[in-house]
Amino acid sequence: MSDGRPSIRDVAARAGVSVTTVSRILNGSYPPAPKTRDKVMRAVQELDYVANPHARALTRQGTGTIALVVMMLDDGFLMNLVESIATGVAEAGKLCLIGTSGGDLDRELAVLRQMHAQHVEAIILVGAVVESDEYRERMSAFAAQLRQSGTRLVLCARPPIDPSFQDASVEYDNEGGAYAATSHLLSRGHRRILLLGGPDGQSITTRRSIGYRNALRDLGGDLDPSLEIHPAWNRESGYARMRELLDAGPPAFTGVLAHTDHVAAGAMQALRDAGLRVPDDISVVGFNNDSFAADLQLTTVHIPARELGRTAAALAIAPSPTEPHTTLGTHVVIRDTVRAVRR
Amino acid sequence: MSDGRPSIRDVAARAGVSVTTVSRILNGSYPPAPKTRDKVMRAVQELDYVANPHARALTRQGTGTIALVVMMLDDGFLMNLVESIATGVAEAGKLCLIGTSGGDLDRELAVLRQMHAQHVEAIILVGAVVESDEYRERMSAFAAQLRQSGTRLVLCARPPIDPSFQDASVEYDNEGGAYAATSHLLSRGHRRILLLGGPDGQSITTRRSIGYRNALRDLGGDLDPSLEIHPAWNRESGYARMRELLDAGPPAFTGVLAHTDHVAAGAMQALRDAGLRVPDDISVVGFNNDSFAADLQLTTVHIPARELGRTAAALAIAPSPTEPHTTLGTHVVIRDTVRAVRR
DNA sequence: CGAGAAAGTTAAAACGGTTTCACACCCGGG
DNA sequence: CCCGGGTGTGAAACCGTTTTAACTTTCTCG
Repeated sequence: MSDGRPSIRDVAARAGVSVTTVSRILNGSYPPAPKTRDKVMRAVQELDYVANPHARALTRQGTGTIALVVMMLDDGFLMNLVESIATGVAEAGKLCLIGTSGGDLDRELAVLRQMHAQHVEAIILVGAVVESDEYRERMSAFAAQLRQSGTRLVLCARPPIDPSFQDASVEYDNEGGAYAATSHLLSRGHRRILLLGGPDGQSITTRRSIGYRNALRDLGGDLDPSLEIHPAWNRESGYARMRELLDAGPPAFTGVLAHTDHVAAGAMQALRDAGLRVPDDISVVGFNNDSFAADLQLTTVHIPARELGRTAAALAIAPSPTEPHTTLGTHVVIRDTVRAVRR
Repeated sequence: MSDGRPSIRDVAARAGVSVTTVSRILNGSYPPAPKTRDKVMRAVQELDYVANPHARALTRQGTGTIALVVMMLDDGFLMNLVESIATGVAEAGKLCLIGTSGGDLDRELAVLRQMHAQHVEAIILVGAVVESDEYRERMSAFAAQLRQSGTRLVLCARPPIDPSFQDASVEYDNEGGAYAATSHLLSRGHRRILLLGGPDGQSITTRRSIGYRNALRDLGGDLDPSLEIHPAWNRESGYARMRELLDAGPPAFTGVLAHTDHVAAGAMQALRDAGLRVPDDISVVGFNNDSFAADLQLTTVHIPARELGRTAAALAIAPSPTEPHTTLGTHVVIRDTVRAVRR
C-alpha cells in the first residue's frame, strides 16, 4: 500500500507460495519442507516484512498488550513501580499501554473502559482506593465485565476490590510498615506521635492508621485522635499542615510519622522554620524510602517498589498465576531523623 | 463471541438495519434519518457496544495510539515529563504506549521497531542521544522508514537526529542553562568551577559543556580540562567521583556545577563527609530542579519538564504542527548552596 | 501394484469493521 | 408522463491475518 508496508500477500507472491504457507511458517505451526521455509524466510528478509498486529488481533486472541493504569506519577515510589512494570512487560515481548486517572474516578473508569475496548490481555491497576460503596460497586461491576471477556485484572499496591473476588494482586504491608515505624519511635521513648496520614477515606490511609494505633496500644503510646491529621500526599501539604499546628501553639508531640517522604520533608521544613530542630527537638519518620530520603538523612519505611512492579508484571503476563495473591514486606530504614526523647 | 463482546452485526440485527448504516451513524458520516439514528443508538446502548479498534485500524488509517520511548525512569524530571505526555495524549482521547530502552541502543531500536509495527500514529522519543556515527546512522535510517509510512516522529529533550531533517522536536536550552549556572557562580567570585558532567559522548553533556566553557571564557573563569569530570547521572556516582577527588588532595575548586540534582546531592554528601561545608567552603549548583532540590536548599537550573511534555504531546497529536521545532528556556533557581567565595 | 497413511500445500472462510457503488424511493419541473 | 436529482439504505468488496478443511503428492506396506 501507500503505507510502504508489505503485506503477507506480497511475501507469498515473492516466495511463490500461498499465503497460508507463509502464515504457518511465521507462526511455527508444524514444520514445512525446509526448502519452502528458506524461500519464505528470504522473501520476508528482503521485504522487511512484519505482520500487522491488528489484523492478527482480529483472529487470534491475545493482542500482546498489557495496560497499566495509575492515578498520577508524582513520586519516586510510583516511578519505580511504573518503570519496573514497564520493563517486566517489555521483557516478555509485550507492549505496555499507560493511562493516568489524575485521581478522578470518572476518568479512571473511562480509561479502564478504553483499555478494555482495546482488548488488552491484562489490566494492572495501581494505587490508592477510595473507600466508598459507590466506588466499590462500580469497580466490581467492571471487574465482572473483564472476567467475562477473559481480560485479567491485576491489583498492585492496593487491596482487593471485593473480599469475595480473587483477582490477582500484589500488595505491600501497609499496616506492618506503620506498626514498625511507630514502634521505632516508641522504642526511643516517644509517647505522643503525630500521624501525618494520607487523605481520609483512602484504603492506604486506613491500613496505616490501624498499624499506627495498634503499635500505640500494644506498646503504650498516647492514643489521641487529635494527633491524627490528613494532609494530601505532597510536600506543600505537609508543610502547610505542620505550620498550622505549630502556629497554634507549642507542639503536643515529640515524634512524627508521615505517610510520604515528601510530606515528611515538608513537615521538617515547617519545623525548622519554627525554630525546632530535627531530630534534636522532634523526631520524624517518613514512608516510601524515596531516593531523596538518603539526602535528608530521613528515617523512613521502605516499600519494595521494584519487586512490587516485577510481581505485578509477572501476574499480568502469566496465563494462570501460581500464586495469585502476594503481600510483600516493608521495613524501617534507620537514618538520622529519630532520636531518643529528652526528659 | 465467547468473549461476550457484541459485534457491529449484533447491533445491526437488533436495530433492524444493515451493518453499513450502523457504521455510518457511529462515525458520523452523513446524517441519516433521525428515526434510524435513534433505533441504532438504542441498540448500541442496550448491547453496550464498543467498536473493535483493531478491526478499525485495518481499514482506516489512524490507530489512535501514540508511542513514548524513554531510556529510563530514574529521576523526577523524566517522571514529570512522562506524566505530562501521558495526560496530554489521554486528553486528546488517544492511547499512550510506553517503552523503556534502559540505555541499551539495541533494545531502543527493537522497541522503536515494535512500536512502528504497531502502526502508532506518532513516536515520541525522549532523552539523551549518543554521539556516535553508528547511532546517528541507524536512527536516521529508522526515521526515514517512519516518514515513508506516515508515522510522525517527535524528539523530546534531545537534539535533531540529523541537521538536514526537520522532525518535530521540542528541546530545552542546555547550553543556556549551563551558561547561566556557571555565570551565577562566577558572579559570586568563583573562578575554579568543577563540572560534574553527564556521561561522556552524550549530546546533553556536550551542549552543557559548551555553555560552561563559554561562560568561563566570557566572564573570566579558569578554563581547566582537569576540572571537567563525567560521573553517571545518579547520586552514587556523584558521591564516588567527588570522594575520589577529595581523597587525592585539597580541592582545586571553590564551586561545583553538577548535571543532575542527584549528582549534586551525592557530591554534597561527599563534601560533608570530608569535613567541607556547603556553601561556606564550597558552592554547589545542580540541574533539573527535581522536587527534592527544595529540601536540600539546592540552587539549581530549572528545566520546564511539564511544558516540555505538553508540547511533545501536542506535536505528536497535531496532524501538521504549526511550529515544528521549539526550544524552551531554562533558568537558575537560587536557593542556598552558593555563597560568595572567601578571599 | 494398489491402498492408505503421512506430509506438504492451498483455497476459502472467518475476524469486525469501513467504504464503494448501486438501488429504491420520493419529489418537483418540463 | 418522463426525467433528473436528492436522500436513505444495503450488498458486497476490502483491510491483513489465522485457521479449517480439502486437496495433492509422496511414502509405506501388504
